[in-house]
Parts: sequence; structure tokens; C-alpha cells
Amino acid sequence: MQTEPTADQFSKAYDPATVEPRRYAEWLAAGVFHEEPDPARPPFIISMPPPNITGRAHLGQGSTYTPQDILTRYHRMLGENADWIPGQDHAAIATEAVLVRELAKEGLTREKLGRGKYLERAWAWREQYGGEINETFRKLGFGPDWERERFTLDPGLSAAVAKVFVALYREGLMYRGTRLVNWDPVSQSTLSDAEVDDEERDGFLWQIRYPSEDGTFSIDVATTRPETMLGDTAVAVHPDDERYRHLIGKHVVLPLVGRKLPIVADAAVEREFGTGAVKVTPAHDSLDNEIGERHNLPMPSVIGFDGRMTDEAPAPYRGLDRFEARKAVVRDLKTQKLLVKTEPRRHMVPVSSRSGAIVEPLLSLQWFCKMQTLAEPALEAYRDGRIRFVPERFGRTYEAWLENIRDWNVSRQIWWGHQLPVWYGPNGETIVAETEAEAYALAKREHGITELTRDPDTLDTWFSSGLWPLSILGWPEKTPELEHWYPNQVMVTSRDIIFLWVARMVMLGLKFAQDIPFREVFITPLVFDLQGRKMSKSLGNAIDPMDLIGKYGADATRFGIVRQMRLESQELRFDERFCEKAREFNNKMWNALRYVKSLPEGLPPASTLPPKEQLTLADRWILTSLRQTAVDVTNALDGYAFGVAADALLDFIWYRYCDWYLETSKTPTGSRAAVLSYSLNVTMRLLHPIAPFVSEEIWQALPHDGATIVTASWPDPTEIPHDDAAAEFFSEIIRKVGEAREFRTSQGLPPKEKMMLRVPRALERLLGAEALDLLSRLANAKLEVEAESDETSASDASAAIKAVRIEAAPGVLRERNRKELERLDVEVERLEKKLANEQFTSKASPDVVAKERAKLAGYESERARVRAQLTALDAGERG
RNA sequence: GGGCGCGUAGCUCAGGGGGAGAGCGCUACAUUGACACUGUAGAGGUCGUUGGUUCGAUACCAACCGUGCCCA
Repeated sequence: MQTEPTADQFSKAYDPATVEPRRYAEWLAAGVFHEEPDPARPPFIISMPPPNITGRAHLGQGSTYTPQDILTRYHRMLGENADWIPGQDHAAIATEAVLVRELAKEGLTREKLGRGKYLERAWAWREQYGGEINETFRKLGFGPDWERERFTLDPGLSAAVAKVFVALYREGLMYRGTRLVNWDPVSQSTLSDAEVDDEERDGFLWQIRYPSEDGTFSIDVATTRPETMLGDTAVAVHPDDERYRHLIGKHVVLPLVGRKLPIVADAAVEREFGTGAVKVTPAHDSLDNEIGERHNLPMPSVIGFDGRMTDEAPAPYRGLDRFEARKAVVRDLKTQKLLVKTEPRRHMVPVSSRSGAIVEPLLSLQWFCKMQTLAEPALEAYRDGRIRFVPERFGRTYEAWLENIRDWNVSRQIWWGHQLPVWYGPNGETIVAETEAEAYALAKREHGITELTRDPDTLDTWFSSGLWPLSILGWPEKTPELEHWYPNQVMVTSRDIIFLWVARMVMLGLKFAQDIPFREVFITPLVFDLQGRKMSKSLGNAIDPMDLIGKYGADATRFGIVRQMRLESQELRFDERFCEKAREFNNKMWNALRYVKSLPEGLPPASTLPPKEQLTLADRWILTSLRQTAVDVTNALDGYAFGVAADALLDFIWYRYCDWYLETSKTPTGSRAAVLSYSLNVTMRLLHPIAPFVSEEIWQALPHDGATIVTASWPDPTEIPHDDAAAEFFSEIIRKVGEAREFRTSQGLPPKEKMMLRVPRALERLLGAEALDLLSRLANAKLEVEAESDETSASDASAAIKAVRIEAAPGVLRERNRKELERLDVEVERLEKKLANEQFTSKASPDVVAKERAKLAGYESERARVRAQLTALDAGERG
């Protein structure tokens, strides 16, 4: 089933473009991403946050979805019953916007087409374009369980939505009422608070004079929206404001309209804003609306759903667009000399995150969900630790939102979505039922009526996404999936939808499944460009992952993104150089494989290592290091520290395995083939969750157990042999080699010219001939073994390596030793001073003091050695 | 206004109470049989500022300055 690269596929350079599609097809054919619930294994499940069907892939999704693939692959390798359920969101407003635009090109509107035909077109559109994002996901190597793919408008998911709506209604948590809502005049629908962004815009602050009826006084109000004055029903001042206290209860006359307005006192008025007196437009401003409620003010709607002035506005303004009306009002006030002041001002404007239109707050009859009683348990679940955020700080964001929650407007004037399960009778009877048949039965039984009209509105998209972790597992049916996989282990998403989505999933999960939907919420960083600007399509700085895949391959794209993911930072300033490095890394590993495969002795079966006594110094070092890497990568993945895991792998494979171990293995040993192959096999398994393709390709080419690395077992660090002392000796050799190379460069010695190292005889006695071979080959040096002397007869192997001397002209060597001596003098002096400080020795912890003493002793013996060499040089010179 | 981040090498970022690190970029050298998508070596930093805690602060705390995001 799985293919091993043939000889001609071992090309000199790794080519992701040929490897990746082939491997992905094999995985799909083998069905490795599909799981059935298996109570014998621990469950691990992630509900994929469903991307919009209108969405095009962008890098932000790379940073959110790659960790999910990593986690699922990791937990599958740990032997868990791991599944990642994908799906898509119907994205009501966004999709409808696209469809309406398309219709407009044909000179059509949805009304002309009719609801039935319109929805047919919507579904056709979804069939044709809805899958684009999945294609990118497959190219990125994501392995969700495609067989379980769901869509928010699927029958089962729709039934769940209706059931929840009805249940909430029967409990009195869903109600219909006239409230101030966020109206998007372009999308022609309401929006939830979370879909409205406040943006800073340049505007003006106008001061308008409202005279009293008898002309004895006047009051100036300030506003950024003069057109709303046509709907004013009061002027409000702060009750403690000395400037206006005497006017409370009196009246002024609204210019241009002639309406009599009471002057009311309300503590919500900001005394510092403008003149301290504010006009009150209860139908078009949320704060004014609250004031209006408190003072029982009339609430005329002067701006309509089309963004034009209504018949409640005076005749000259009717039908004008709200922004034209603004100009007309200002002009007319100026004429009447009632415009006191106009000053430029930057202020916040509510903007629809869907259409970009300026949102108009207006009064409308809509359906609302009472949030208070749903929010309490969701808060509780966080506060008692049942739900944990990673990084923790985002828990406070969640908490703050739930504490200040307001009722949720759930009805949308859109056709693409879940139509409200609500019917109205001829006399305004309201029937709420899960199905049409049930609605009619209920209507007949309770009201004796047979004529019903269904509410044309649909539900806010987040209402169905809020049920996602439940409904994709088959809820409300008691499926085996639901039993075994709910709650999920973790939800991975970005912080901008903690309110929109995460909180709602928790509320609905607790309400309808009596349990939290997931135990942990991992918040991934948002992606910014190198200038620090958030990546967005409107800014034009968004990167399409497909472009990166084309340049670097999917593995390198993933690895590059993942390396930049840090828990500490809530932004990821994307730097493409990481992907480039990752591509080079893949090539590096590929060539390491080519070397390993080329060993004339061949490779032993997987997981076989020679007995410990046959392992060389280098073997012991690389295995010890491998073991530590396995521990580090495992810990990092457990803690969502994906960047740390990637760094650990790069560091091990490139800078230890390739740079050092592989070089040592060029002197044949009986163990090298086994250790090279074993280490690479383990490393590929550690790498697989992050870079699935190249790890599979290399693993398949090595001796291995099992059909595919996807289902291979996660390496157990405790099974990897280690020898800390040997590892330390090898590290000393690396240091000594570095010293020799540095010397070579500083002396301008060409590589072809051998240099000479004087090696104490003790070294061979303590570490064997291998140590001598390592030194001579890695440092490109000839060795001369010296007779035992006091200086070099140490029994300590580390000291013996340190005592290896570089042979050079006495002048050069003397200069070198002098510099070294200088450095050591500084260190010794620093430590002596520190240890002489009684404050330090008495107050610092004993082990710190001991450590510093040991350091001092090390430097002192090092200094003694260098001094002795200097003395010898001087003696040689004299003699 | 409230909340949450970030400020360490030219760039992107790790680190962490006791000798300043990586990658990229830069400089020099190297075409050595895995790899030029390479190797070796090097230059480059008063760890934002000021106080405090401490025997000791780049790290902990506070204020400030700069910068970004979220909420109102």
C-alpha cells in the first residue's frame, strides 16, 4: 500500500511537489484519518471550527488549523481514539452578500426570484464553491476525518437548531420584542453586537442651539450625527450639573421640527462631552434609548431600514439618505442661525464587519435570547476550573464578557440559514414548534386555527455554530460518538471569536448536554505582517497559504508558521524566512537519509540497537541527546508550545545529528548503521505531527514497523538508551574541536593543511582510540600522543580532553595563551570577589554557592594549565 | 476610560535571579563522496527609561516612555 521511494526517487534535492500529493492520496486510500468511537482507548477529539463557505484560505487559518492537525496526529500516535471532525459554516450574511451581488448582475433581486428559487441557487453555489477551502486544507496536509464532514445546514444539524430554539422558547429564554438593534442597511439585516466594529473616523462635532418656547433661554447640544435630531424627544443633562439644574423640567423647541422637548435629568449624561447637554434620540442611539426608557419618552423612528429618512421626519427630509439628510439639516440650521459651532473631530463609528456599511441603530421587532441564565453556568464552569484557557489570560476576556452580557438578537432578515421555527396565526398567535406539522397540530389544538404564516427570518449563524460540538456528534440522538467524544478535549481557535463562539458553545453545551463542550480552549495567535499590521484581505497584505506551499511545500509552510507560534505573544508577526529555512531543513533531512541509505553495510531492522557495551562515545552522545529531544518535544506538545517543539527538532536534527553525529559516523563502526537509522526513525515520528509529508517519506525509506507513520507509535523517551557521562565527554570533544577550528581560521591555515594537536596519553587510556579519531578527523589535525606527565595523567576524561594542546609556532601559541589567561583571570577574579563577599556566602542558597565554588575551581585549574603551557613555551624559547 | 500583550543583535524572536542566545542578513574562507536548499569561522547587544526588592536584576515589582490588540 505505502510506497517506498525507488532508487531514482532518491534525487539529490527533496521535492515536496512530487511527495506531498502522492502521500496524501495514500492516506486517504488507507482511511487513516477515520475513527470509530472505541471505548477501549482514551478519547481525543477536536471539533474543527467550521470555516465559512465563502472563505478563501489565508494564513490566519494556517495558524489556527495547523495546531489542530498537530494535536490530532500526536494523540493518534499516542494510541488514543483520536478524531478531528471537519465541516463548514453556511455563513448567512457573508454568503447572502455574495449571492445578492451575483443576482444583481443579472438584474435580479431575491424577492423577484422568490424564496424557493433563491435557496436553490444558494445550494448550487455552495456545491460549486463551498469546497475551495477544503482543497487548501488537503494541500496543507491536514488530516481531519473527512467521512464525518458536516455542514451547519445539514438536516441533523438543522433539527438540533430547531429543537434548541423551541426548548429555549418554552422556558421563556427566547422572546420576541421591539428593541434597538444593530441594523446593517447594506445587508438589510440585523447584526449581533459582536459583528459590529467601532472604527475611528474623521467627522465633525456640531453644536446646535435649541431655544425655549418663550425665547427666554436656550440650550446648546453637541452631536456628531445632526440628522438624528429630527427624532429627538428630549434634552438631557446631568442631575448634578450646576449649569443646567435650574432648567430641569422646562422645555425647549426642536428646530426644523417644532416639537416641544422636555429637559430631563439623567445620570448617564457625560458632563464633559460637548456642552454637557445632550439631545436624546431614543430610536437611533443605544444610550439615548436607555434614557428614553427611563423617562418614558416617545421614540419616533426617523431613519428606516433602507437608511433613508422616514415619514416621521419632516416633509423636506423624507426619503433622503441619512448622509444627505445630515447635509440638509446642517444647511438649514445654518440658515436659521441655530448652528453654534462646527469643529472637526475623530470619533467612533459603528461599522458592519459583514458589509462594511455604517451600522444604524434602530427599533425593530426581533427575536431575542435571554442570556443571563445561560451565562451563569458558563461563568461557573470557568471559575471552578472545568474549562481552562491556554494561555490563561484569555479566561479573563471570556469572564468579562459573560459578566456584562446582554440579550442576544438572534433573528436575521436573510433567507440563507435556519428559518425560525416560528409561525403566526391570523390574530397574532405565536406558535413555536420543531416542525411545520407540529406547528399546525399545535395551532389547531391550542388556538383552533388552521392558517399559519411562517416567520421569514433566519437565525444568526452563531446560533447553529454554538451547537457545533454537540450537533456534529449527532445530538440530540444519543449516538456512540456523543457518548464517547463529548466533551471534546480541546477547542482550538483564535481570540477574536471568544465571545462570538466559544462562550456560546459553553452556554449551549451546559444547557443541553449538561456538560461543558471542551475542557481546554487553546487560543492561537493572530497573524500580522512584518510591519505589524493585522493580515486582512481589505488591507491587501493577506498571504494565501497556497502561494507558500508552491514556494516551499506544505511541510515547510507548516513548520515555518509553527516555529513562530509562541504562547507568550498574542500576535504572530509572520516572517517568510522561517518557511525558507524549513524548506532547507527538509532538504537537509532528505540528504541525511540518502547518506544513511548509502551505507555499504545496510540497515538493521527497525528498533534494533546494539547492546550498550558496543555503543561508541558518539553513539551514546547522540542517543542521550535524542532521548532529551523526545522529552522536550513531548512536553512542548502537551503544553501547546508548538514553536518550542519545532525548535527542538530543528536543533537536534540539523545541529547535532547532521553536523556532528553523521560526521563521526564516516569512520565506520559496527554500530553506526543501527544508531543512524534508529535515531532518524525516532526523529521522524517526533516530527510527523508538524511536518507530516517529509517525515512519512523518510520513515518509509528506513526500516520501520507498520504501514504508515500516521499510525506509528509515539516514541517513548524512557526506551531510548542514555549515558550522561559519555555525553559530557563528547561535548568536551566538540568544544576542543571548535577551539582547533577557531585557531585554524585565526591563523589563516588553509583546510588542506593539517594542524597538530598534542594529546595526553591518558585520553586514549580513558576514552579509547575513538576519541583520538574524533579529534583528528573533526579538527582536521594530526595528533601526537604525549608521554604521561603530572599535568596530563588525570583520571578525569573531561580534564584529559581539555588538556589537548594545539601545536603552533611558539609566538602564536604564546599570544593565544596570554589572551586565554587574560580571560580566565577576569573570570577567576569575578568569582573570587563574589565568594569573598560574606553577604553572598551567607545569604545565597548553599547549592548556588557550591556551584559558584565549583566554577571557580574549574577556572583555576584551567588557568594553571594555561600558565604551565606558557612557562613551558618560555622555557623552550630559552632552551 | 478599562483590560490584555509586546519592547533583548540590522530583521524576526527565544531565554531566564548568579558566565548575553538562535535563525535570517552581513564578512572571510572552503567545491572535503549526504546536502551550495551546504560547511567552517567571525563581526554585531550599556537586554526601552527610572526607581524598588535582593548578597546579586536583562530576568521579579512599580512608575514612566514607545508600540499593538480587545472591550466600553
